[in-house]
Amino acid sequence: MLTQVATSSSSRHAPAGGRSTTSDTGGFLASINLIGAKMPFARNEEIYGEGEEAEYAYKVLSGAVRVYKILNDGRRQISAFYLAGDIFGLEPGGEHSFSADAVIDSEVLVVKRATLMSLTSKDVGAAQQLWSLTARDLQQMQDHVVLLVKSARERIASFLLQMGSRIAGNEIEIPMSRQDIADYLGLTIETVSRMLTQLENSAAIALPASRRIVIRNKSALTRLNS
Amino acid sequence: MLTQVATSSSSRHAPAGGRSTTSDTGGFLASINLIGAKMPFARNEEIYGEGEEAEYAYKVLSGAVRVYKILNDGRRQISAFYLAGDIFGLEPGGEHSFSADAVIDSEVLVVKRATLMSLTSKDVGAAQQLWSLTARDLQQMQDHVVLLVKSARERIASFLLQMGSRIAGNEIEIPMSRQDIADYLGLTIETVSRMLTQLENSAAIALPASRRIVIRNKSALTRLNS
DNA sequence: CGGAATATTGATCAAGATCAAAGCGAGTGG
DNA sequence: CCACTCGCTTTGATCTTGATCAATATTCCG
Repeated sequence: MLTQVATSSSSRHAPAGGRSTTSDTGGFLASINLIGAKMPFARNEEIYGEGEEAEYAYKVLSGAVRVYKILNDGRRQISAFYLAGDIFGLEPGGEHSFSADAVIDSEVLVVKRATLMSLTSKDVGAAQQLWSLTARDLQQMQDHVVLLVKSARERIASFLLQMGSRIAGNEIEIPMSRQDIADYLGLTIETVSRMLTQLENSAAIALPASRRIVIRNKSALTRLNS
Repeated sequence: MLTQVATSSSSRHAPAGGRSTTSDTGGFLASINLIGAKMPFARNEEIYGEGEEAEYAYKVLSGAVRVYKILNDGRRQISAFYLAGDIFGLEPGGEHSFSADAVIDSEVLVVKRATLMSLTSKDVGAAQQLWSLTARDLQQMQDHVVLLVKSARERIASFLLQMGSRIAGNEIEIPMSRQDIADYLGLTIETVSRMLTQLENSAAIALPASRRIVIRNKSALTRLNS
C-alpha cells in the first residue's frame, strides 16, 4: 500500500535558476550540463506526472529520483531509481508514461527536450550518445524484469548489490525508505524488513541504521543474486 | 521449470541467403530491408546466446522470437516476444546480455550491426529512428515491469490484450506454448492454464484450441488489466 | 518531552507453486 | 483406419512463500 504522500502538489515546474557549472566529456552530456538549468526539488516533490507532456529531460545532480506508476488498486510500482549523475525523462513519445518525484531533497538539471533534439539532428555523436543512454536504461529495465521473478531474499540481495555498485564504499547510505524499496522490488515493507534482518542474522550484511547498510559478505549476496 | 529444450544447438549463424524484397518507408528501416539477409530459423533454434558478441541486428519477417535469460536455478525468464515486423538485438554493448531463439519456425532478416552503425553516423534520420526504436522497447520493458507485480489473473488479461493488439482480428492465433506464456509472465504453466479456464468460464474469452484465443469481452479484460 | 513517521516483529491467511495424475491431439507405424 | 506414443495442456490436492492484519519499537523532529 502507498503510504508515501507527496507533500507538494504545486503546479509543474519549468526550469528556473542559474546555469550548471559541472563539466563532462562528450558532446551530448556536455551540452546537458551547459544548457541545463539547476533546479531544487524537495523530498516527495513531483518532477513530472504520468500523462504530462514530456517537455524536458533531466539529470540528477544530488539526491535521488524515483520513476513510478500508480496502479489502479493504489499500489505504486517504482521502475527505477536515478542517483547523482544519472539522466532520466528521455522518452520519445509526446507524453510521460510514468511519474517521477524526488526521494529526498535533490538537485536536478533540467533541459528542454527540443533543445536536445535539435542538437542530435546536427551532431551525430550526440545522437549516438542519446541512443546508448537509452539502451543502457533498456538493459537495466530488462534486468529489473529478471529481478522481479526471483524470490524475496534474492530480490533484496540483488538490490543491495546494485546499490553497492552505484554508491561508493561498502557502507551504503541509501536515500530510500523501506516503502520505496518494497515498491521497487514488488514486495511489502514487512517482507523487505524481514529479509534484511535475515541477511543481518546470517552475517551477510550489517544494519547500523535503517538507511545505512554494510555489506559484510558480498559473495553470499552474489550467490543469492542468481 | 524449463521443459523446452533447444532442438538444435548448431554453431552460431552468420547471415546467408537471398536479399529481402519487402519495403518500408524511412531511411533506417528501409536500409534494414535492403541490407539484410533473410534467414530461416527452426522452432527452438537459437538466434544468439547470452554473452556472445552482438554482431547483428534482426527483424522478424514471419514467426516469433523470444528473448530470455536462464536463471541459475534453471528457470527461464522471457523478457519479450518479437513478432513479424519487430526489430530486436539492438544492444549498444559489445555482447548480448540475453539469449534469443525462435518460438516457431521463423524467418528473420539479419543485418550487420557495424553496417547500421556506420549508417547512423552518416544519416541523422537513421540515428533518430534507431533511438526511437530503442526507446519504444524501453517503454515496453517498463510496462512489463508493471505487469510482473500484478496478480496472476491480471497478468494473463494483460497478456491477452497485448497479443490482441499485436495480432489482427479478435480471434488470436498465438505462436507460443503455455510454458512460453508462463516464463514471460513469471508464472507456472498450471497457473496460466487455470487462469485461462477461469476467464473462459467467466465468458471473457473462448478457447477453441489451446493456441487459439477469442476475446469475447474485451472490457472485462481491460478491467482486470488495472 | 511528545508525537508522528518509519521500521521491526509476530500471527494468520491466501495466492500461486509444487507434486501428481489424467486428458487431448497430432503424427507414426502396423 | 486404428492403436500407440509423445508432447502439451488441463485438473486436482497439498504445501510454501510472501501478503495481510496487528502490535510494538525506534527514530526523527518540533
